[in-house]
Amino acid sequence: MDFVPLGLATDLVILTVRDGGLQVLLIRRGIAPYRGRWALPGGFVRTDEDLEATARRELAEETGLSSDRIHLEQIATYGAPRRDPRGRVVSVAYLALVPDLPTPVAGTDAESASWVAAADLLADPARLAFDHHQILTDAVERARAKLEYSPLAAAFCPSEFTISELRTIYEAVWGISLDPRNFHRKVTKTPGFVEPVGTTTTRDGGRPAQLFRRGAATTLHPPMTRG
Amino acid sequence: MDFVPLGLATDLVILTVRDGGLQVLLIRRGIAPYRGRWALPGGFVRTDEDLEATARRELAEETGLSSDRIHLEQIATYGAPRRDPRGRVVSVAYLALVPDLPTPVAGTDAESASWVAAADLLADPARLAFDHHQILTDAVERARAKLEYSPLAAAFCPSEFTISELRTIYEAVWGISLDPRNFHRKVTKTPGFVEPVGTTTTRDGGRPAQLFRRGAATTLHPPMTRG
DNA sequence: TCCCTTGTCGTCACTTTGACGATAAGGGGT
DNA sequence: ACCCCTTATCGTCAAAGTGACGACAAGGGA
Repeated sequence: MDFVPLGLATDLVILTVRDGGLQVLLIRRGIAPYRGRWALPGGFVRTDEDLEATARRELAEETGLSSDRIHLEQIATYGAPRRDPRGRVVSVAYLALVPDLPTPVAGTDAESASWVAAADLLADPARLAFDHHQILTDAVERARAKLEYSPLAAAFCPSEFTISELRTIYEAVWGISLDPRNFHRKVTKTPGFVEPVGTTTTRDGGRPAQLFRRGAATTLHPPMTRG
Repeated sequence: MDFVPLGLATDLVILTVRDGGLQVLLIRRGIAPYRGRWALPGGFVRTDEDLEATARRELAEETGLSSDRIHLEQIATYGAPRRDPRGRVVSVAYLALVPDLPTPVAGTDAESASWVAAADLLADPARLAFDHHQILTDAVERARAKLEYSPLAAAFCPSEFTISELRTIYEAVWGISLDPRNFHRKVTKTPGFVEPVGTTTTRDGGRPAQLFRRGAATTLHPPMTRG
């Protein structure tokens, strides 16, 4: 068995929508290389630990979110020989979508963690350490694509949400604005996308809005349209 | 740096369409574990070798196809602690789409390689070694999905092809039959999908058909519909 | 109470799809 | 040469879905 010496890690792209924009959880690196730069949270895979288990462990460490109901999916694996100046490190990137919790980021690490607007990061390829700009780009593109044909936008919302709140997610992730009336029609008429809870809320102001819960569908037919 | 001892490999799902069906290139294992069973071709990543380079090297070794015009994309990484009985081996799976070349599989290895119908393999989770059934399932699902919103079907065709030949690809990969007239309309009216070469062929019998080449589009708007 | 804000329902023109008729243009057999 | 079989390609039509936008509903605050 050829055991080329290398490190295996997972990196996490934790996305949320707050203040009308898509934001990413980043760590400010306390040690070299890239000391002082922003980077995606991540860490090495332990012996006998599954890849997704590593990712969930990191997620819990960084956000305090340990629920297995958090959406977590593998994005891709990055293994260019010199992507880490310390040696060969291959990293499996995961995408996590979390609701905008009032939870302050529970950074038990000394390193400071914070939410950063995705748009700013995407615009500047040099802001992130390692090849994390590429990873972020791929992750955001995946998230954007999945909103089209899956009911995944609900993963950014609390368990009960209004149609407007859901629309806000689409607008933030896609960076465009959508017609509220057409969006409402589309969402409520796509079977299995959302199901009404029966109660209403006025938390968004204006006329009381119905609350919905995520439906049973896993795919949207026909898909949402972006642009 | 925690260098947990593990092996890093790539496995390849090489797909083609022949005899009207989707087929996968498999290797019959000559050594334990799973001796005598079918498995996906694959091998270990070498020192200083990029992941995709490993995949292309394997592809060339197994099929003789070394062109960088062959479509190759990463599917996912599989790293369950006991997926390989010999020890911890993490595998990055790649999907390759190749045209139905008259090339006999150039198996320079002693192991015998051959094309096997994907449908049969998918139907029986125990036919393949390791977790290769899962990898194949994910790869085929990816291929099916990509035909919807990308012009990737052309990757299965020679550089010049007729609309019927392209339709045959869709029918084989999706396992359904499509209306030739509607398919023709859709393909020729989607901007950038295919572009006419100007010549015709009668190799499919019947009235001469125009030859097309793959167009410049990378995404199909709106997508092809699968049933 | 009036007004402002957001929610929800409707209408209408336009595009796309799915089903399918009809015609075009080779090749092979007689 | 002619008929027939095969596949290619164009056209038609109704149904479904989309984008734009008017209209009314129903709270909260000044």
